[in-house]
Amino acid sequence: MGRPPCCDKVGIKKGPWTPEEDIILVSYIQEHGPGNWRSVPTSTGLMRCSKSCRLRWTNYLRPGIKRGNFTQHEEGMIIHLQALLGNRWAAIASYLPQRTDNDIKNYWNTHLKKKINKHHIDGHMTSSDHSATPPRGGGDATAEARNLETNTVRPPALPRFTHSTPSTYASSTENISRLLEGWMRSPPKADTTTQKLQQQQQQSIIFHNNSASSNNVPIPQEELELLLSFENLGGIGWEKASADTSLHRTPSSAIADEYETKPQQPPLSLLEKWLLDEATGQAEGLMELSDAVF
DNA sequence: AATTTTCCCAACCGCGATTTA
DNA sequence: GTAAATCGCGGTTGGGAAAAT
Repeated sequence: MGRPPCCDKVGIKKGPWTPEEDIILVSYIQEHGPGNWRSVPTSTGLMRCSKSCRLRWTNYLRPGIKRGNFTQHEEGMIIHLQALLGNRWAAIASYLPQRTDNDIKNYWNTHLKKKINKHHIDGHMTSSDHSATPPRGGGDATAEARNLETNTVRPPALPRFTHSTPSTYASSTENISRLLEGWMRSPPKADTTTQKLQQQQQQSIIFHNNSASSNNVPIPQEELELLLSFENLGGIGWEKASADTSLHRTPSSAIADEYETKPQQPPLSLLEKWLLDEATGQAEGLMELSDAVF
């Protein structure tokens, strides 16, 4: 026989999470670590399915998540990774450990897609050289660009481009940080392996930023500080990022193969090198043009 | 000031991959 | 090997907030 069911379908609560539920979930994860989601509802008494618990944690409660405005560097990364990988948000998110795949997906759908469309349309109207240098990595990127062009009708220029802070609980970063504050002070013990991995990852990210700075991309200091501020969490915040490296599978892509064959290396694959060394310049070009929209 | 429209994002849904008995 | 369940991902939607009328 198969595995036992994770939770009853009857009596499952849906909709926005309450502060109480968040506390219960964070408390449980603080004690047991993320994972084994099927046992979360039964162990905690939460009337949520395991799936909902996992989603709430990974998309909102997980430490190290940065919310609010995306930096130009982040935008550039997203634009190019999307062109390269398509809508593989989890893979894209693994390059932006502070952002969730859901956040990136939302940001792409609500902002970047429009920007790129605008860029393409303007490009057609003014000149035809916007296709100058196709991204490395094959035809997927151009195909993706074509899809973008044909799929969407550009909406009117957006009058507001502000990341407002909704008053609802679920959107209150302040509430969450307060909620988590207590847990930060008594982190679970991390074994030495985890710590080593953590150090590698942090170094990799610092290197990441330094590389970016060499391309005249400003290092977002707050990002660095945020990263370091969660160093005592036993790597919880990094699990997704490190685990997701296994998702960088594009069987037809030599770049992805290169990445896949070195899962334990500090994550600086050909793809990353490309992104850091060259793509930022292209991204800036894209954004400079599209910034006019806003 | 009241109503309507537009936009954003947290959460849900469905599906394929993976795991487990 | 197979069936049944979980896990993780991408697509979609509903409710609330902001902007427009």
